[in-house]
Parts: sequence; C-alpha cells; structure tokens
Amino acid sequence: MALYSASVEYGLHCLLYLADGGSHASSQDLAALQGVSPSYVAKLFASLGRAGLVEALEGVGGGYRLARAARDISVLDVVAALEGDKPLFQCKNIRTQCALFERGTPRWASQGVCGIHAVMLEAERGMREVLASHSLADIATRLARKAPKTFPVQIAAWLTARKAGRARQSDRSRPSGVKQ
Amino acid sequence: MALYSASVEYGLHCLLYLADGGSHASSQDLAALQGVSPSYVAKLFASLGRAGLVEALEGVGGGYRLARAARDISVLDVVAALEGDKPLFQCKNIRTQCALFERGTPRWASQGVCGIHAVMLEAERGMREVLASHSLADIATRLARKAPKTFPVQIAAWLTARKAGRARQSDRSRPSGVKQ
DNA sequence: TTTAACTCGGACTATTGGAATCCGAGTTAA
DNA sequence: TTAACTCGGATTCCAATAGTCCGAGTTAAA
Repeated sequence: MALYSASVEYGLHCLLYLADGGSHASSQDLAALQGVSPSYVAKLFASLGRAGLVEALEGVGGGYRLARAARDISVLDVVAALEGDKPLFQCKNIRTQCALFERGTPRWASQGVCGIHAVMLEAERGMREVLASHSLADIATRLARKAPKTFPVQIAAWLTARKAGRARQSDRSRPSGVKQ
Repeated sequence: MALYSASVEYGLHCLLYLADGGSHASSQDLAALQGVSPSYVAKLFASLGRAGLVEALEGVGGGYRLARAARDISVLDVVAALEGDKPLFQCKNIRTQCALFERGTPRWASQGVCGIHAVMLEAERGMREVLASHSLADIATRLARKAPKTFPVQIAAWLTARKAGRARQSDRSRPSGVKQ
C-alpha cells in the first residue's frame, strides 16, 4: 500500500525511544509501550543489530541500546537496515531487447545509462539525500520540543514499573502464560 | 526487489515508441517489439487508458495512441497510472498509541504532523518533483540523439511488416494457434 | 451484407515478498 | 544452581504483484 513497509515506521519509533540519553530497553517492552506486535519488533531489532545500528545486552534486564550516537544515525541508515537498501527502480535493460536487433545489440543502444533509468536514479538521489540529512537526534529534538518536560521521565518510570510488575507477577500463578 | 515494479519499466518503454509523431500501435505489437509478455502489456495499457494517458483505437489495425502531447505527459503521470499513486510511507500514527496515554491521547501528541512522517513527506516531495519535471518528450529527444536517424523509420517498417505478415499467415494453416 | 479476424477490456490464477509467529540457545540475576 | 528473561533465526499465513485467459465490440475485407 506504500513504497516503504510498516517495518520502517515501527523501527524508527522504537529507535526514538532509545535516542534519549543512551538508555536501553528490551524489544518486548518497546513493543508493549507502543501497542504493536512484540514478535515482529523482535525481528526488526535483529535486522537493526546486523546493520550495526543497535547493540544487544543479553540476559535478564537486558535489551538494546544505540550502537552509536543518535546524531550519527540517519533515517536512511534505518531504512536501509530494515528494507534492504532496495533501489527505486530496477532497470532490466529492455532497450537492448528490441526485435530489430536480431544479430546482436548495436553499441548506441547499450551504451551509457538507459534514459528512463537516468530519470529514476535522479529521483532516487533526491529522495535519499533528504533521508540522509535527517538524524535520529534531529527528530528526537523536534519531538521533545512538543512534549512536556516530564515525558522522558514518565517513559523511564513506565519501563521500570513494567519490569517490577513482571517480577511481582511471577510470584503468583500466571494465567496469562497459559495457552487458551 | 525494487520500490517500483516492472510495470513502470514496461509502460514507459511502450509509451516512448508512441511518442514519435502521433503514430499508434497495438499492445500485441509493442510487446513483441520488446520481447515481453503480450498479455501483461495489454493489462498495463488498460490502466494507462483509465488514467487518460492513451486512447484506444478499436478494431482491426487499431491500437493505442497518446491521448495528449508527449510533452504533456510526465514520468510521474505514468508511474501514478500504473502503480496507483501510492505514498512513500503510510503513517499509522503510532505516536498516539503510547501506553502512557491510557485515558485518551493528549493534544501535543496528536497535533501537527508526526516527526517521522514529516521527513518522509519531504523525501517523497523531492522524488516526485524530479519525476514530474521529466516528460516523455524529454526522454524521447535524448534517446533520438543517440540512435541513428533511420531508427524511427525502421520501427515503423517493422510494425507495418508485422501486420502484413499476420494477414499473409492467416491464409495458410496456423499451427502456432493450436494449443500444445 | 455477411463474415471473420483483430482489438480492447476486465475477470481470473499462481508466485513472490511482506507481516507476524513460534521456539531454541545463551546469558544474567537471584 | 536455578529459573526467568533476552536475543536470534527458522517457520507460517496473507496480500499484492506478475502473468494468463476469455468475452464484447469494432473494423476491414470478401
């Protein structure tokens, strides 16, 4: 339905929560915080890890944190990590298949870049320049300007409370863990 | 594998053959000329017709011709006709689903455009401006500069010969029309 | 005037890639 | 030592793309 899949949206929103102050969070908690599928977010973070954008902290209380400063992670980096750096347009060089070229394609038809491809490359370049020019830090700063000052603190508190709640809940019987 | 599907490539190449001198050709012949699936090209032209980019000439010897001057058909028009004008990115407003907002989303979180969406819209705008700035005529002109002067004539001759060949072939028995 | 072939046009099917799931390996805190 | 929590990849379900097929209408020719 759109050129970029929903994974880009999920991934960027998650990374924004990690952009403030080098904190870390598990993929489970980040998914719960935003009301999206935990399994899917886990898969996305695997991709982000392979791309070197986040570091994993294993074990209980672990999670992910940014592998480098939010200022040094562009939107394009995230898109490439999650979507696989696909081109806007893949040229199959149809121009060389013209039925008139029965005995081989003439030089002039295969030389240089296909005219259609050239336009697409220019458009893609324009798009990528914009995506590369915005960092996670830029977006986080703009967002912080809109939100109340207490918001980051509330987020941190929610994450802490959630971990404590999990620990407390594991003492009782766990009906939520039983499969219907 | 790419953001835009192969239909864009097929469609643009076909339209370039129609851009020279208001001539017309059937989807069958255009497909054969480029060695691609005739049925699929036929489907693409149905979309191009609905979008008002080409006009159909029905009956024997008919085909399609551009509905307006090649100068007035942009690459963006063709992409929109074939791909359905899909956005680069579809924002689901995840920002409003934060678990902290249990009793309704606060004003500051839903006001204005989502920060991520804003970046994507800017990138999309850059891309679309490039696609809108190139017309079929532009590409055709650049292509004609590379090809020998006789090339358009050869194309026209090939199309004519093909029609004649079909008529001739219908006199004999037609083994190619029999299903395996 | 009749016919027959060619054209468009939309309905139909298969396959590839995306969205989401599940389970196992390893680590850490208790 | 244990037990729960974490990552990470293999697997499953679904939607959209690539491609096919057949019917309605038109035109040129016989």
